[in-house]
Amino acid sequence: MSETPRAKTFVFMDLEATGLPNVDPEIAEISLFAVHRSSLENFVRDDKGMPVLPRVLDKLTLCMSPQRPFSAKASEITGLSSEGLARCQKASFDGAVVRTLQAFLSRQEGPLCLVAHNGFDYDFPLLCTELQRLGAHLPPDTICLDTLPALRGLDRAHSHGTRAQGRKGYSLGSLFHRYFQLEPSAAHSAEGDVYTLLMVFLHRAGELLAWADEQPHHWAHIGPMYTPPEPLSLHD
DNA sequence: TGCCAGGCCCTCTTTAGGGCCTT
Repeated sequence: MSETPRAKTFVFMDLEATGLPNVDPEIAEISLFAVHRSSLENFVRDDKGMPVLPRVLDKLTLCMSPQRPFSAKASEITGLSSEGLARCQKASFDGAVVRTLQAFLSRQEGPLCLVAHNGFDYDFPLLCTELQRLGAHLPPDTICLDTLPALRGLDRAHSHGTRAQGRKGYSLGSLFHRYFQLEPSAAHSAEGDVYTLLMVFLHRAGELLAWADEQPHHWAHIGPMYTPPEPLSLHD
């Protein structure tokens, strides 16, 4: 019997931020789709084979103004900019964001499993950094699933003994195209990418649920991407 | 001037190199 209870709600997430880890990025947009395990176990497909989005789905998407500038590339691909966010009077990733996030998560049956693509190397450490800066925490029994190594691992196990034909792409867009022969819509909006992630997950739902159950990664073991700079002193 | 992620995976590998993946 596993010591870790199976997650009851899967929270699919994506972050848009000011850049890649080499610039110590800050979050500019976060999107979460919370889906109960029962919906993932019992989803249906339409007549074209596309998974039908679960009818019962909680969504949260928030934009916020980072305190440091966007890299040119990040601004280009996300369509977000410091000026645009400031014009809309968006506050930074602050206590209000944390309380909203915690309230959203508290509505879901736990334990929770956060799901992100390349989450171990990007989304989870970056979210951890922002939460740590504010002294905030997620529920202690939260686990997390990174669909990038999970899908690579599943495919490797599937093709064991046979030579895989060529090197497959495992970007979120590549997976969506491979599974559905379609281009993902609204790439690099946080909500668009979470939708793409959820569709990719549903296509392999049985295997990915088993993966999450059999090798849970605890949120408590996620470390920050970097140490945030000290808050500005009142004395300059 | 030079600094400017990092863990994983594949292969023309293992005494290594290079590309992927996230913005």
